[in-house]
Amino acid sequence: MGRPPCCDKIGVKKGSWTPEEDIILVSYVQEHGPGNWRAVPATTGLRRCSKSCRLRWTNYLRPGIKRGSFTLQEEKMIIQLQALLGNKWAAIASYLPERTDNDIKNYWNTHLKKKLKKLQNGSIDQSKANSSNNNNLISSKSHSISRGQWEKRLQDDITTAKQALHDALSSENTPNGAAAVYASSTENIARLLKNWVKSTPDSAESKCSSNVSTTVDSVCSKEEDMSGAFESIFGFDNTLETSNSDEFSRSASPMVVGGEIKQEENSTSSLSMLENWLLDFEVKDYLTNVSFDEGLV
DNA sequence: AAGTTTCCCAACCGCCTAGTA
DNA sequence: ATACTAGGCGGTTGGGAAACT
Repeated sequence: MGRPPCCDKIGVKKGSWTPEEDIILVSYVQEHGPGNWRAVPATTGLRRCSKSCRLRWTNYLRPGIKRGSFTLQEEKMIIQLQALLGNKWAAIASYLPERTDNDIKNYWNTHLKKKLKKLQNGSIDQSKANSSNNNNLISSKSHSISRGQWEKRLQDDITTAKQALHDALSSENTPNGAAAVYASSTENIARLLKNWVKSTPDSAESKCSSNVSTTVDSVCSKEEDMSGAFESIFGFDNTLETSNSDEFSRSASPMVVGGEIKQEENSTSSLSMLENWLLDFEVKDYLTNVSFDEGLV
């Protein structure tokens, strides 16, 4: 006999999450901590598959998630990490703790792929033009080194990165030391609720279901200062440097690589090394040389 | 203004691995 | 050892928003 089934397929709701479902999920996690997703639908009455709950939490509601456009630095890191690791979005995301693997994957598929292709085509065109104009004069920086030299350099870079990764992941900092910041997810909910309220003039109050706790009901009735309300209700605090909840501390943007979970804070120095390597690396230089067969269509 | 196309991203699907009974 | 599920991951898709004609 194995484990009991995760959830009934019958009656499971699909599609977009409503703000009230989000509130239920957040309040559950606040109380029980993330994990044991199987218990979420049963405990909360949410008509969602446990998998869906986990996904909603990790990709949207989890504290510390940064939304909005990616910075140039983030772009560079993604490009380099993708070149190094391939489409290992979870691994890549572990180096951008404020971004989810889903976000990175989406950004790669919708922006970076095209961008890189353009860059690559641009450099090919450029080098074609240059070679035709200047005979054998090699004007492109990437062509100033021979293929052998480039391969050597790439190998060195990979070795450097592997070392940095190893250093980062084998950091001996105390596993139970300073807890990672458990930033607030209230701003996510608040933002969501604001939009929700905007789009539904017939008051958010009416949408608050009865299976949400009374504290949540009170939130629903107050449109102003949602963020503050959530903070006070759920006890999240952006400025928290430590957390009393071990569950929460453990779940706060963990570095998950190869099945191991490391606190990001513990790896700061080593990560900086990797980041520096990633950011110092000339993206264009790399792109003009690297094969796009892998990871790019 | 209306219709069509393209873009974007949240969520789902299916596979794999680890864990449990 | 076996059967089975939860959790995790990467690929894909549906639908709303934005841009274009």
